[in-house]
This record gives sequence, structure tokens and C-alpha cells, in this order.
Amino acid sequence: MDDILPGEIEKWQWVEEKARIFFEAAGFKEIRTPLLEPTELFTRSIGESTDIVHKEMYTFEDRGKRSMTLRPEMTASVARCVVEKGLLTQAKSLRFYYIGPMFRAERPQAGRKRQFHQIGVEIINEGAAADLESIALLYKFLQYVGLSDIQLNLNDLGEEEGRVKVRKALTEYFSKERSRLCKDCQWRLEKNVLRVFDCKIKECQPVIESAPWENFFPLSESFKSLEEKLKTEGIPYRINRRLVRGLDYYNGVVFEITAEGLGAQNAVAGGGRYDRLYQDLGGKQTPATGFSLGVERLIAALEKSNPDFAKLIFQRYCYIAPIANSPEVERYVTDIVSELIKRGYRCMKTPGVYGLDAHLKKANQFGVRYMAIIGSDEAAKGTVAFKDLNARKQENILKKDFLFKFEEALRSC
RNA sequence: GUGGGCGUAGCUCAAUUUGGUUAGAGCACAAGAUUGUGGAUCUUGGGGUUGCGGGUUCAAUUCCCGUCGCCCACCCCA
Repeated sequence: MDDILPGEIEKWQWVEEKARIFFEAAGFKEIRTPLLEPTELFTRSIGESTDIVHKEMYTFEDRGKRSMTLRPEMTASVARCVVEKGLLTQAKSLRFYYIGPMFRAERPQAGRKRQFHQIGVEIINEGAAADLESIALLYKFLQYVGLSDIQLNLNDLGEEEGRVKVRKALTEYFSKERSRLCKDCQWRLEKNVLRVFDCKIKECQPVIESAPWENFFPLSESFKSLEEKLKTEGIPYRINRRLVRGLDYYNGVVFEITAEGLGAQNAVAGGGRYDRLYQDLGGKQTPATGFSLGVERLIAALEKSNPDFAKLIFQRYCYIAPIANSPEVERYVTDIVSELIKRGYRCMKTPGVYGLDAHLKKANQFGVRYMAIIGSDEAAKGTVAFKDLNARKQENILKKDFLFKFEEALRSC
């Protein structure tokens, strides 16, 4: 599990802020649920047969001898909350987003930590139309934060009635071929046949290839209409009939977005429809869909696609550089800072430093673009030396005009 | 859960091949000097149980065993 330090954390704040702005503007409200839930919540929702539940959960007994688990994902927690608080009796449908840490006890690797962070969205009690809403929201959010070079993969896992037949037929088919399947697949065969399609072991491929997949899972009418809408919206996609996803609650449309330059773990976001989850948790039948994206992976992808990513963030700070250690200057600086933060701008300081060289050095270390230099002269004359480190230009402006100048500068970058 | 790689200063690394003086360098940090404008220069300084434990040896950072941690990949997921 990672510590996130200054220099790094600003990227997280930026991504989180963008998410809040974007999702709220789209009609979503933030929701926060406990990190710790009764283990049963996840075994019932995610499914006993999944890797997440049977080998990746941080599960332990609390003081009351209850089995508790650090949440490995948040969709189940949101559903639990909605059922428990009866939120659907107050509203026809619900739109939530969340930001927070998740825990899975996997072997760490590039793009995979045991504590990782997700930004997710749930659209609850909405049918097929919400599939487009959800996918478009995700796609446009990634555009909004500036991630290009992404690939949207889609699949249709079919509806409940069909799935019963499909399961039966698949079980028959794979049972005949049982001896040619790997151990894991034999286990999947008993627990959840569909997940055999997830197998990447070479030996299993011929068996999977020759399974009559197309006949079992014809793309539904609503899937085809989703395709039409995606085309109208100009969102490129690729159909991948092998995309099954490792959580048992999915049905219907599922999707995944991959990005370049992430190493082996290249899925930045994923999601889909889960119409059964609410019943599984003891609620009413409630159609729902959603997605989540990995914050670490998103930041990595952003940095990969734009080497100046961090610079763009620090450009928006105003570096405050007092170059005299006197009460007059200090008071003057405090004045300017309080005006800046009143308007929501971000300032940066290096306490105890009064040398211009040192300030310039610090400002450059962080990649800050704008600097307010304030010494005895400025304090006496009521001015600010406003410096643009990129343009290598400096201007003496009146204190009362400073905020306006800074705003103007931000608008142009 | 399975494989492979790596652990030396805060960071990046050297010395380990073939055991041998006081384990070095750059960056960073601290102090002094000069410095109201391109983030420096000069001088000085603090920093290390060589991941940890054991073994072999006159002698171990170096060889052997164990252990812990990290990284990458499989698997799986975001």
C-alpha cells in the first residue's frame, strides 16, 4: 500500500476535483459509505465464485466476533445503503458518484496496489437508456480530463431468462470437454460457467473457441440500439464477446476502457448493468448500471499521454514569495493571500525563506508558473511584482489590480 | 496462490565478478560568504548496524542458508 506525498497528491486532488465538477454537473451526488462492511455483503453480491471473494478480500473478525471485510469495491455498499435507508421510496431513480479507497489482497504489480482508489458512478432504478448515459458519461469524463488514446470494449451478457438456458447448455458443453480444461476452469464450471470464457490459459482456448457462444448469447435488441446511439454520439467502441467481467452480479451490457502505456494492467475503467443485485441483497427488483475507474491508473495514463500533466496542475497555483522578513511585509502578504483564497485560488508558500533565488528554485521545483514577489518596496508602494516564470516576464502592478491580473493570467493558460 | 528480479546515505547509483585499509560519487539537506530576478557559485558540514538473522572465514557489502520487504509478470481486476 502506498503513501501519497506532496508533489503527487496535487494530481489526485486535481482528478478528484474534476470528477466532482463533472459528475455533479451531470446530475450525480456524492455518496460515502464505510470502508468496513459485514463480509456477507460482498459474498452475496460479488459472488462466492469470484476471485475477489474467494482469494482477495481482507477479512477478519471484529471484537463482536462478526466477520468484517475491507470493501473490495463499492457498488455493493451503495446498494446496501440504498436498501437500508429506503432511498428509492423517496425518488424514482438515483444517481450517485463516489471517490475512495478499495482493498484487495492481490500480489501487487504495476498499476495494482492492495489499497487502490476508485471513482465510480451508479445509476439506480433505470433501464436500458441508462446504459448509454453511463458509457457516455465515462467516455466524456475521460475526454474532459484530457485522456485520449483509449479503447472502449463492449459486450452483452444477456438477460436473466436467457441466461438460465445458456448456463445449462454451456454446462453441458463444457462438461463433455472437462478433461481438456485447466483446473481453474473445472472449478469455474461448477461455480459459474460463464467465467470459463475469462480463462486465458492456452490449453483451454480451443475448447472455448468452439463453444457455440454466438448462439447462446445473441446480441439483444437493446444492445443493438445502444450501438446505434453510440454511433450517433460519435463514441467509438469495439465488441468483445469474451468480455465477461469477474463480478457475478453483472448482466446485459458490460464494458471496459483500456488505455496505452500502463503495462499489463491496462483497464482504466469498467462497469455494466446489474439488475439482480438489489434482490440478492434483499431489496426490490431494481435495474441499475454503473462503472468505476482506477485513480492510480487514470493518473498514470494521463502522465503517459501528456508528459506535462503535472506542470499543467501546478501552473494554476500562485507562488507567494516574500523577500523581506519584516512585520510590514508579512501583514501585506497575509492580505494578498486572504484575497486570493477568498476567491478559491490556490497559493503556495515556502515558510522561512526570504531569498529570491531560493523562491525561484522552489517555484521551479514544483513547476509553478505564477509568482507574487513582495518585498519592502512593494509593501511601501502598495504594489506586487507579478512574475510569469514561463514567459520570463515580470510586471509591477497595484495591489488592488493584482487579483484581476492573476485571474486574467489563469484564463490564458 | 505461482514464477522471475532486486535490497548499499533522504533519492539515483558505484565498490561485490576474484572476500582484504576508514564503503564512495552526484543530487538533496544544513551552516557561512556573495546575491531584489532564472533558481546559482565558493567554502564547510551532517548523514550508513551495506534490509534483518544466522553460518563459513584470520577477515563478509562481497560466499552460503533462512527471513522480511520491494519490483515485474502470471492469474484477476479499476
